[in-house]
Amino acid sequence: MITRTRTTPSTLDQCAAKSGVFTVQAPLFDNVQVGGAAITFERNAEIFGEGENADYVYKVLSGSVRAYKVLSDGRRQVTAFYLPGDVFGIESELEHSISAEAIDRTAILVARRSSVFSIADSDSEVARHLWSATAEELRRSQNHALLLIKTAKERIAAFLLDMAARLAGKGFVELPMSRQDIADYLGLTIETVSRTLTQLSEGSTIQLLASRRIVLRNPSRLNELNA
Amino acid sequence: MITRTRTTPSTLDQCAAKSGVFTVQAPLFDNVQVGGAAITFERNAEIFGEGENADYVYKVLSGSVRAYKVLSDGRRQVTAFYLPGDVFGIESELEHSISAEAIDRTAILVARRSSVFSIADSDSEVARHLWSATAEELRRSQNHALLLIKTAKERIAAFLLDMAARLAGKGFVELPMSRQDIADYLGLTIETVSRTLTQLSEGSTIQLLASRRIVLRNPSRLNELNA
DNA sequence: CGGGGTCTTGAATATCGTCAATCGGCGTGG
DNA sequence: CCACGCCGATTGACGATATTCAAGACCCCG
Repeated sequence: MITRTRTTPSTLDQCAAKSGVFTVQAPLFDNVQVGGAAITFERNAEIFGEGENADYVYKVLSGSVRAYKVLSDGRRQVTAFYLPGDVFGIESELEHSISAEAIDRTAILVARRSSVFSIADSDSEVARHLWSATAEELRRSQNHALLLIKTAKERIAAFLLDMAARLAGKGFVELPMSRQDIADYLGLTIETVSRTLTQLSEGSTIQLLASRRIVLRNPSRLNELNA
Repeated sequence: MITRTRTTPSTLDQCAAKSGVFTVQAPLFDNVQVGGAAITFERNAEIFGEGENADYVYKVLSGSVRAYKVLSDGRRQVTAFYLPGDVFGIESELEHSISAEAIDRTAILVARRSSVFSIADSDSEVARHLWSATAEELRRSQNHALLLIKTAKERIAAFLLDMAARLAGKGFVELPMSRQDIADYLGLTIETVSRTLTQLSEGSTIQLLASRRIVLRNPSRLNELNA
């Protein structure tokens, strides 16, 4: 265990400074308009770190993001994957309680926290949106915890179904993340993830076109596994 | 596994109807005043169930509450324990996503969801409170997920430290919940919980005065275990 | 064609779960 | 007051699932 890659963190402020700074109007929370700027993060680039000031909120335009926490000994828990359309990084406290990195090259819309907050103060509609976004994250987190008490096969099944629903590709699911990311999300090791996928493949529940390209041959069987 | 006790659910509406209905003014969210009525729940009584309408929000006055989700085969995940002072049951959606039961005889302050919402619509201060309560739950849930990737000993250590901090008794911790509740919270079996406690006791990290009455002899050692 | 990272596979081990028996506290009733 | 019975907790022996350690395969990119 513990062969985690640490990458050069490129602070957001640097990027923001270079990018024309928040003059673009774009939809951030559903159809509510707040200021924002699009920024591109390279593969494995840090978007924000645990403990940093939560000065911005984010929305994935393209690519994908992993959010995670690390224990002192290096064990990592991936708390969520964010895909195009997903909003993340909203905090009610000053500091981020988790870290976020781009999984692959990722375009992200960034808005000042203070802008969003001041709008929310006068517009209860926006305040409600802000809150329901957090509540939705809470639900996801609770379901994630529910995942972590299941067997390896059940966790993988749930993961595949979730990804299939969110990535809705053309006949197959194209996973952006590595086995290590999946393992850390599911609370397993990469070996167990790999073995379980092989096993599902041998039972022709799924088909592995490539390691990250998967066909769900029998989704209902996955659903049964989903307990 | 699966010897879960199901108890007769006493719906809140019955209780509320009997109790004079929300004319009492009392602090619910910090120092914000909203309507509320105190209701007592017996040991193992259901406060609300997953899927039920989330028409009320709750605050523990005395006693203790477990919130949980169940899988189709009966495995139960306890998502949180609520102790005196804790607010719970806030939902942004119409329905509760989890269930809640009184662990022992528990007095609870109940407020109409609609009252709280309508206040929040006009008072951005209250809206902010509502949101930060949800955000705090989210943090707890994420830390809970972090627990579930640790070893049995680490989970128990973290649990004991958390309870000690929240229950702050006189030299010892008096746990309101059963081993089954603890096991379902930590994603372990009662046997493993019991064995681990015995183990910690043998190393004189803790002392078991009674099965639910525990002295933390060496909290710093527990902290080290906390990874 | 080569090399590095990612992924898969195998064998041995460890941790936790399962099954089962016993203990212990507590309330009830004889 | 003590005995009984019940429920929760503990303990033991065994087994299963996931981890660890190790080797090798695959694949993309230079």
